[in-house]
Amino acid sequence: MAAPSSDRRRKQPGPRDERKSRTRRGLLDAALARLSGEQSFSSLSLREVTKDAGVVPAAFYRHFPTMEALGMSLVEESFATLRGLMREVRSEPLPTTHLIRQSVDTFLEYVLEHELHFRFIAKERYGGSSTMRMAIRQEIRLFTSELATDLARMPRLATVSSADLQLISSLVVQTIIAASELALDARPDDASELPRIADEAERKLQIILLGAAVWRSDQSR
Amino acid sequence: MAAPSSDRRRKQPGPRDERKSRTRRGLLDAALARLSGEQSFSSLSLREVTKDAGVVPAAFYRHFPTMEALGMSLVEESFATLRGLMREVRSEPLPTTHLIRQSVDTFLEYVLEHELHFRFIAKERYGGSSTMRMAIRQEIRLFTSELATDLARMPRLATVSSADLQLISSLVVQTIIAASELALDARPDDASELPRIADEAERKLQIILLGAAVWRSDQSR
DNA sequence: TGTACATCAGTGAACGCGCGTTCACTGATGTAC
DNA sequence: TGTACATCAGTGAACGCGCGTTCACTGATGTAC
Repeated sequence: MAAPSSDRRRKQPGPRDERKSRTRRGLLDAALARLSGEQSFSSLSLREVTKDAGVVPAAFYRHFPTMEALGMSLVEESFATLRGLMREVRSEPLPTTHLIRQSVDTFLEYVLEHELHFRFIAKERYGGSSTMRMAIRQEIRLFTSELATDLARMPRLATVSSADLQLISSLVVQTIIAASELALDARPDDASELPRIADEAERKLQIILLGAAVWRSDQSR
Repeated sequence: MAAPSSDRRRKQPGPRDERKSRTRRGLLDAALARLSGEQSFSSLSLREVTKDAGVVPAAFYRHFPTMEALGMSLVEESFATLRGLMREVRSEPLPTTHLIRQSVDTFLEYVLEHELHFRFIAKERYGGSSTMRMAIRQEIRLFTSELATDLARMPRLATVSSADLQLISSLVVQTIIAASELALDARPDDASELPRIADEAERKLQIILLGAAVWRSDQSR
């Protein structure tokens, strides 16, 4: 007698909802595909998106009130998926050897796997509307804070104050973001480019963590 | 008898050339002003630019073949002015005390002074056409190389290989660029924000240079 | 289960608008003699 | 110096086009009884 047809709470999605969310997905994907080229979000038109998604322009409004709202959805799902990765990585036992190398490789691999989302984020981080920029910055701040928590567990950094851990995390995040952006722009025909980018990022992180280990919070003034 | 009126080489500019370059300047400035808001270059229209510059749309073509060409001129002049600063800074005697603090302050001051140009660069660094992105990246590479040359003169970094100096410069440049971008987005009503940004950048650079001093080229493998 | 009605994702036509580009032009400035 | 011609930055009108948004609609799906 569970869930009769008159139940207020939703049963399975049903064909109508399914079609709706398929169209919604189509709009998001069409936008992502367009943005992987030379276009920026602010020059992307509603009509282009609906055309590529195979619906009439007016249908757009059944899913988003404005293009800006679609953009915010893209920001959201870009980082939702990234937070998923972070959770995954944390659940594994911490391998202390080659930790940096592994982290860099995992991250870059992930970025290339979600290439379209990250191309979008790279463009909109500074190029987007202020709403979008703020949303992206907030997500990166969150990511940085979580990294700081992880760094606090490293024995080498035990004596560093939490304010300075934030600083160090911010340096680390900034470095892997820069590496990601280089990776996305790497020419796909040159197979040596990606390892070189990963290698440089690894060395930069080593320098940062080396400096961080020497750094003492009270020396700042 | 120097420079008769029939001389092939140009004498003074003359009213025609003067007017022309004033209009050209007007077009560039109109574009910069538009781009300091929410718009990105790719969504900026030729008609908006000519309207703000006070000329008819068709007049645009007397100065630039396309909007892309105008964009490239903006990239060029943004960095020409920055190279000027670098040359200036180098001509002064190197003050060893508070060198980092001074460099950060000088740079941020400069960025805020040329706010419109740097807002433009921040947006187009990742958001622009590939031609524009490549041009900007090339300029930053140049800037990084010049910094590496300067760093080589620091006694603390005497034992570091030139490849690693490039790496360290890249970290430093990346850090001040990130700080500049934060500075440009700082809310002008909060006077405490700028010093905080400068302070954080200074500390980050200290960590990097600390790590760099400890770092030995041969330890990488 | 069968029927009558409600919902609502997607349609198709229409609107007024700003767009980039073209063209023949105007009239001030520059040049040749 | 004065005159006749050339140059060319900027004009103004016109073009066809894609834009965002509105609207009444259709017809498949969902719900009540």
